Parts: sequence; structure tokens; C-alpha cells
Amino acid sequence: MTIEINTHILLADDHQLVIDGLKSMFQNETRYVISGEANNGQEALSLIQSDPEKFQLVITDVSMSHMTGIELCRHIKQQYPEIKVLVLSMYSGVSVVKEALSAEADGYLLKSAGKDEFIQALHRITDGGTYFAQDIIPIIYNQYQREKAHQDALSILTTREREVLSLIVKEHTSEEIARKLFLSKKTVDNHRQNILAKTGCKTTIGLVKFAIRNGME
Amino acid sequence: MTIEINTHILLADDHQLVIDGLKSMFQNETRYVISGEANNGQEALSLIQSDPEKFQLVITDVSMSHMTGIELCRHIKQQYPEIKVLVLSMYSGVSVVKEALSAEADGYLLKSAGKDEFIQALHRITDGGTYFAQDIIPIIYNQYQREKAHQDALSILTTREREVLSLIVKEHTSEEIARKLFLSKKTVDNHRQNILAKTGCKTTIGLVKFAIRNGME
DNA sequence: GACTATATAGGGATTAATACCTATTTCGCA
DNA sequence: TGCGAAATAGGTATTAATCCCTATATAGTC
Repeated sequence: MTIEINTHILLADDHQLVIDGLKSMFQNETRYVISGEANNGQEALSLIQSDPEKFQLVITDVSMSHMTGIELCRHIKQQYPEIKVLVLSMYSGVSVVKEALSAEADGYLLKSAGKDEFIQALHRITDGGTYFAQDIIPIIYNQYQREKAHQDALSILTTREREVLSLIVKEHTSEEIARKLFLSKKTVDNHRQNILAKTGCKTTIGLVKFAIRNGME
Repeated sequence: MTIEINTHILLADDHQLVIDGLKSMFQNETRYVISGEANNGQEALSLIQSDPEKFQLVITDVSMSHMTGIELCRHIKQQYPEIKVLVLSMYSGVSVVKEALSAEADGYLLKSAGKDEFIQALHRITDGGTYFAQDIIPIIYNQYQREKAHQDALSILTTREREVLSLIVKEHTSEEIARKLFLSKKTVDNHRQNILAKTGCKTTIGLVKFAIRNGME
């Protein structure tokens, strides 16, 4: 005996064409049922609020009038965290993807995705997992990549200088650093001076930013 | 007429069992041919160096003696950037995944992946794309998530205070800030004092770290 | 053996930041 | 209408950081 569980889906997209396309895509899928449609976020939210039990999953476009898919997602996750949200988009721009992630979307898919990928995404999400379009991983990772490239900047400093810098970043004064390292305050000040010169920074604030940028702390 | 292109694969894993498992997995795949095996990174690299044209793709485990899969990947990408690398691992720990990404791996897959996912990953990678296990996206994104959660910390500051803080982070002195905002230096100092109190920081360095942590700059 | 980098330490002066205060104006909210 | 928050400004004192010097010991390199 197989237990047949239907997942009721709410589609939100301001292009009727997309909604129709998705509907035809799910025509033969018994597990997924399109139980509602909306042409903007506001409308979708109203539908959910009028019967919060009706939908288990929302598939929403990003760019919609009145309320974007991201905002819709945020609202849903705040008020009805048990409802899953799959965000659709034309693009895989880093900021949109990050927005979706920060809105706690369960998935992010490009509109160019085929039926197989759609079904796979829905399977994963309804099973309590997440699904993100493959292309976005290198994109959201780019930032880290960039930082990593400049990692070696710290190597222009000597061991002692790195030690001092680390304590500076930890908000210790020259006097405290001197005590900690059993040095004269003057020595510490000289190290500071040298670190400033080597890194091309003008102030302690610059040093702190330099250190953080380069993975210290 | 179908053009049949064979992708020659080099397997690197220090568990023969895994190698054998992968070999049996690709037994019926005409598109992929296992053309080499190695039990550690050093061995794999030697095989490649002796005939760089032989392999189009390397599937490597992360943890191996002599040379880890990550190091192997880094070497391959530096010397033979045209060879694709798929990294395998038991875990989806954030640091390992990040290491793999920074080593410019074309894919990251868990050993628990089934044949279908393997084939899909190989298809994507040989087509010039990337494939990363779904589970890792939320993981590598966690950092950003955490920052985002504390984003609102800046909201405890008034508009003027945020303005002043922003200039502090840009390495301006109180006097410069005063000139820029057409204020008395005293006013700026008072703002600083209030910002310190509100944020619970003791020094300017603390403020800079607070600002960066919370997305300013 | 001379040269260079590193780590050490000091003198002396200036500028910047921090820690306490008080006080006025303006603006929104209860 | 009065209360509190925000923004403004000043006084005074202390501490910290920065700048510009000199100087010594040590270790490694050419």
C-alpha cells in the first residue's frame, strides 16, 4: 500500500504565461497540485492568510509588482514557517540570490530550468531539504574567493609584527601589548610604526580593516 | 550519426573499496572511462605529469595521505587548468567545502551520492559547468546569514550617529568629520561617546569591528 | 667581513581620542 | 503642553597614538 500525499502549490507570477507553463508542467504529476494562483505578492499573501492550511508550498517569481517574491518569502517565513517557498528568477545575480537566502527561501531556481530539475527541486524541498540552482554556488562564493586572493598580504609582516597587530585588533593599547609580550611600550610603538609603513595604512583603524580583510580575527 | 566522446577519468582515493565502487558504477557508461587509479595525491599528480593529455577529469577524495585532494586539486588547476576536478568527501563541513572552492574545484560531491547524481555531476562538469552537492549551499552561506541576523544592530544608532560612525570607519578624525558635516569637533566627540555607549564598545577599534560586522562599509 | 632585516629601547613633541561634566534647541509623541 | 530623544556645543583633564629621531644586539646573506 502506497500512501499518496498531495502537495498543494500556490503559484505567484505576474506573467500569466509562466503560470500556465508551470501548470502544464505539473499536469501529469499526481504528487503536486496547483491549488492557487496569484499575479503579485500581495495577492499571494492574501490567499495564504485566508486559508493558511491550504498550501504546503509556494512557487514565486522574484520580480512582481506590489510585493516582490523576496518580500513575499520573508512574510511567509515569518508568519507561516511551515510553508515551503521556492523562488524563481530569470537571473542568478549575486544580490538577488543573497536576498533569497536571507529571506530563508527553501530553494532558488532559474526559469530556464527543465521539468526534471523542477521535479527534483520540489522533491527535495517537500522532503524538508533545499534546492539551489547549481550556477549560483560559484556566484555567492565569489566574495570569499576575492578575500582569499589577498590572504598573503599578511606575509609582508614579520612574526612579531603580526603578533602585535593581532593584539591591536583585539583592542589592546600599546602599553597593554608591551606588558603582555614583556616589552617596552616604546618597542611596541616602533612595531606599530613599522606595520603602518609596511601596510601603507595611516591609522590604527586602517590596520584593523587590513587585518580583518586578510583573515586575521 | 552520433559523435561518441569518451571522457577519461583518473580516480584518486586511498580506499580501494571506493575506487572499486566507482569503477563498477561506471561499468556500463560508455561516455566515461576510468583510465587511471591512484591511492594518494602524489601518485595522482605523477600519473598526470607523465601524460597530461591522458585524463580529462579527476575524481578525488579529500582526505588522502601524502597529498590531500584539495592540494591535488590546487596543483592540477595551476599546472593543467583544462583538466576538470570533482572533489569527493564524506562530510559537508564548511571549511572543507570552502577549501575545495578556493582550490577551484569544478564540483563537490558527497560519497553518499547515488549513481544518478554522479552521472549528473559528470555531465555538468564535462559540459564546462560545475556541480556542487545541494546540502553545501546553506552551509557555505551560513556566515552571511549570521551577519545578516545582526544587521539590525546598527539600528540602535541614530541617523547622525551612523553617519559619524561611517566616517570614523573611513579613517577620518573627529576634526575632519566635523568639517565634513559642518559641525563643531565637540559635537562629533559627543556623538562618538554616545556611539561607544550604545554599542558597548570601549575603543574606536571596537567600533570599526562592530561596523564591519554589521555590514557597514 | 660588510650589509640587511629584525627586534629591542629611548627622547621629545604633537595630535587624537576618551572621560567626565553642563547646556541649548528642536521635534515628535503621549 | 510637557517630556524625552536627538542634535548641537563648550569646558577640562587624562590617556593613547603618531611622528621623527637615535641606538644596540643578533642573525642571516652575499
